[in-house]
Amino acid sequence: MDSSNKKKRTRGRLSREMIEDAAFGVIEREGLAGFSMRKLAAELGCEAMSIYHHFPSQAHLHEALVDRLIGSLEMPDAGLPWRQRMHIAMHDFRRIGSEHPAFAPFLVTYRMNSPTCLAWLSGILGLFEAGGFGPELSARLFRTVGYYLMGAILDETAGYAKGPSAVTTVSDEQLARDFPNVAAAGRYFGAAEFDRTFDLGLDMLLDEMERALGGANSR
Amino acid sequence: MDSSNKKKRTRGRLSREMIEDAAFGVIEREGLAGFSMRKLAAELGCEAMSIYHHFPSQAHLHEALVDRLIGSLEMPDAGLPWRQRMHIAMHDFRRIGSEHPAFAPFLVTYRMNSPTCLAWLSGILGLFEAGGFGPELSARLFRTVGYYLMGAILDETAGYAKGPSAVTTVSDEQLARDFPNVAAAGRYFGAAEFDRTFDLGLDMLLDEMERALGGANSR
DNA sequence: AAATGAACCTTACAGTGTAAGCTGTCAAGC
DNA sequence: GCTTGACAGCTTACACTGTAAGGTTCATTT
Repeated sequence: MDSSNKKKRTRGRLSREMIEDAAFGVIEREGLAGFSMRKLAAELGCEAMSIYHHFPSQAHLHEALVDRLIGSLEMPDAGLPWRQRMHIAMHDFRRIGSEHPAFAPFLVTYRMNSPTCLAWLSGILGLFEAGGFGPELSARLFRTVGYYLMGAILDETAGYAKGPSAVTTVSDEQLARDFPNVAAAGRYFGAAEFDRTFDLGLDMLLDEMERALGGANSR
Repeated sequence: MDSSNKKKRTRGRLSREMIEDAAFGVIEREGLAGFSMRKLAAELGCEAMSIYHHFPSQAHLHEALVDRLIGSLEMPDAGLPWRQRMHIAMHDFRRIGSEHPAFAPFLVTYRMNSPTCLAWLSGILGLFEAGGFGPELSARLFRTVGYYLMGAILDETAGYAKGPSAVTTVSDEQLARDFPNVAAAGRYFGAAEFDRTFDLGLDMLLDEMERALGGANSR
């Protein structure tokens, strides 16, 4: 009789993990600005308000996504040389950005104050300290590579290569005529060059750091 | 008589410039997310839709703000040495970010395709080329310092020093106990250290660039 | 069997960007 | 001086947002 086939009311269906998974999906499909609790609910086959039983607000959900990504990172093997460990750690972080391009701008704007994020931050500081840098230089150099890393992720996921954003866009002809050096540089701004360009700058910074280290404790 | 003192209907009151000025004010007061066409209209003493006679959409308005800021930049005096010019240009860009901290995250996420922005981009590429770098290296090194610059602006305007963003924030006691190196580094993460830290990283990059230059054309 | 409480849904509200159309005002042409 | 038309700003309306408040259903414990 009552044939309530309208909805399979399987209870306890939702979980934080399921919601997070779906949220990544919606964000990558609709973009960060196009994300909404209602779209997420549609993806999950539930109502928007059901999500609020697992996350008290959209902000909490978004922060949980950051925690999820940062929490998946592991510090590189302590047996490896300092420089290699730093190189790996930077590439690891960059990878979680490139794996979630639409979410990446949120990731780099986020202020890392959760235990998970602080643990990662602490680990990176530890890499510098293990490399021989004192507390002050470790802090400042963390900032330096951090700036570079965040800027790189931002460009690679939301920058020039994603196409024009400006309303008054210049055509290719205009570009070639008015700004020939920009037109020529465009060849090196594409996604195909991301890896090489990133490593170029990262190696420059790490070179300088090793130099500072060599000067400090003479090899 | 007719005492229409309700509203001074001065015609042609609004202008793009006035609207932009007011928009900067609203953004800095309410934050980028708290900005809305209605709040902007309230600031201007008009209705929201009136703004659409001067800017076809909010996106157009925001992009105009970027153009306004970038357009205010001038390339450093061509008589100065290469490195000094680059230093000045980086600090100039950083300054427009720090002068509009709430707007800065939009500035660094923005894809610069307007003539104004391309002119700036072209100028910076020109600085590298004038410094002796070829087209490819100029492009890649522009990216390198650009990554660093954007990341720095992001942190200085919206980062750690602005306080916790995470929902599950750790207390100072927890921080000191569980992540003592982060607690110690906090001393160097505050706004008071921004200038020193920024110059440290920038000088590292410029040192490396000069080194590459010296190797290429032997002094 | 009754009660409890978690999980989920329904409704509602204030706020958003902006499309469509209206109105009052000023400048130019007769 | 009068008309006309364009322009600048206003009004209304719509689809959409996050989420507060409260209702409903069901699994579990007693």
